Amino acid sequence: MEEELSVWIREAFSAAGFEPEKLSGGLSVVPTADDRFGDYQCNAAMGLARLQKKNPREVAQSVIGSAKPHEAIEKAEIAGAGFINLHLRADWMARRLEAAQADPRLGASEPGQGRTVVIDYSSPNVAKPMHIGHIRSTVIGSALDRLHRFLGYRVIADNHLGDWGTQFGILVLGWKRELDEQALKADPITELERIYKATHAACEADPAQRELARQELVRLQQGDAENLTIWETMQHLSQDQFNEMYQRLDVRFDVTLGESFYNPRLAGVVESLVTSGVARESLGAIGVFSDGGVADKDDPFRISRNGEWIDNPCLVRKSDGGFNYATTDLATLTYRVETWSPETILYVTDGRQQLHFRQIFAIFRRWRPDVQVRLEHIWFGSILGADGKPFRTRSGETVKLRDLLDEAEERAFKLVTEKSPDVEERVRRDIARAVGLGAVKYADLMTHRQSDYVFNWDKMLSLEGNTAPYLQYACARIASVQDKYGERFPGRSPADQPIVLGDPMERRLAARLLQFPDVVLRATNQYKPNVLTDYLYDLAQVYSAFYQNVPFLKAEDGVRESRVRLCDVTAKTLRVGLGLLGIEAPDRI
RNA sequence: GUCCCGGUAGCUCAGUUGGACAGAGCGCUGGAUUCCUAAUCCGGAGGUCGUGGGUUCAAGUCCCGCCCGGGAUACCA
Repeated sequence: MEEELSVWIREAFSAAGFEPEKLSGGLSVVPTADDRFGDYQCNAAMGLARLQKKNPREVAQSVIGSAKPHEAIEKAEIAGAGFINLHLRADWMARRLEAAQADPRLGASEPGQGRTVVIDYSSPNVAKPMHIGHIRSTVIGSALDRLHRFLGYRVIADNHLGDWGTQFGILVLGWKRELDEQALKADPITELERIYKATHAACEADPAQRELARQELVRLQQGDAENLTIWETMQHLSQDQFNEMYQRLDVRFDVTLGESFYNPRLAGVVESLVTSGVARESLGAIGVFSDGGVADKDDPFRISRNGEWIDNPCLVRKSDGGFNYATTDLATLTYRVETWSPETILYVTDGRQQLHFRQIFAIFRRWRPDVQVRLEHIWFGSILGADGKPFRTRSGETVKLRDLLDEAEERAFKLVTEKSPDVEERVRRDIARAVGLGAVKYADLMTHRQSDYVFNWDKMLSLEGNTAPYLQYACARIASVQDKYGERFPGRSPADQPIVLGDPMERRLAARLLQFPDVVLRATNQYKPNVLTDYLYDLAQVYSAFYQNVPFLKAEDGVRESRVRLCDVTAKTLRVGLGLLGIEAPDRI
């Protein structure tokens, strides 16, 4: 819609003798800030008038005068300092909505066709419980995954597990020494966590213990059969846990290539970096230093200490010969480029890794200048408790993901039971699952990605305000309308009647509905799920006002069908939109 | 010290290439329910957009200084 109108008005500018391409940032049409300004507006006449030293309103006037008629536009008018306001024709909007109703994609195009994007998200650690720290990466990554897929992209969702590294020396040592088979059977991850903590503490206290752990690690890395078997067992036990969490969250990956997968490639990466002159030896380690290409303050390999700019290298091999995460990330990046030839790779991690990824991306550019790939660090803020500090349990522990999801469902179940005590328990459980998990996901997606946000059960589960339950409630009400229509008018189908936008409430709802494809595009291109949540919330509010103030089942023939169709398009839009965020909308709530 | 984020209504937060009197929710306050789920809707009050300059026809948005908070800052990831 926006693009269609933008193309149209660009032609009008050209026809009027202006050069819209001269405008920095291009020329486009955006939805109006206020309904009384029409449906879409173009602000370019003012910018262009300034460039060409002309009167903005006159520019706007001549653009309107030169514009070809457009089937969607009822009128274009000049307002204020030189805004061009576009009013859409109600009957055109109605036809568009009818088409959207019949289209599972609601009129959205597929600009991602033929394009590949790799998305790296979730990435939990083996042998540890998934915790609240994993939720943002998982939920945001999954939403970006769904958005891209919806727009036709070929998506490679890659779960880059933390399945290798020094912690496995400790784990193997602990496994051999104090594994409780019974406990492992009952709750494997808790037992793995226990032996890790106990052994880690022993190593901290005693250098001899530390040496034992180191030896176990070396044996593992050398392919010792026993240690490898233990390691593999831990992988499987962990994967069971991950699968359980992902199933509950309805998250899927195309590949799960953990750090261990890249282990055989690390030495080659370092060697290549050194021979190509990108990396060099320093203090026994090997690292990448600044190439002086940019100013110190913009250089990820430079840092100021006490007023003096010094090197801040990215190490790719430690002085003890071991590799670190930068090495793994470079090997991973290379593998992804070679395997899938993606146009873009997205890394969905927390904001603390910004410097790390700036370095990794800079190294890759220097190392592989021939490779064309867009690299984006999609970082996010922290989840805080009411005290403004990282969210923890009352006893100060990290909140485990399983406990969090359990509590979400339990709280939702209480709410559902309170509101609908007559519904049978099995159904209430199903509703509670959708509402509880939806609330948690939505709370995570609704805030701007990069903001920290305060975790608040009551707020996210509230039926008031910008929450998943509010949107789910709107869907459930529509489902109820549709049921009632079927009961009272058996044998009739609303789709046999045209949509008519007579009432201002109807028109307002229709205008919002038609924005859906543009919103999905914007949310995807900006990697900002909250663009979509804001839209869905606004849509639900507009619908609720419509629902409250306009009768449909009691309306006269024809009008009734048209309104039920509007309800239907709204429900589809909300459901598809929520679906893109990984949130279910039950028929009753 | 330096870099990155943030500072918008009492609280929690949106604010799309700079655009029309700065928006929403909660809270506060006044209304609406013989009717499609009131888990809702309609109205009202409430803001020097941290601060001081600058650029512009137009600045919450761009530039510079300063204040406050969080994060990052070679052998963890």
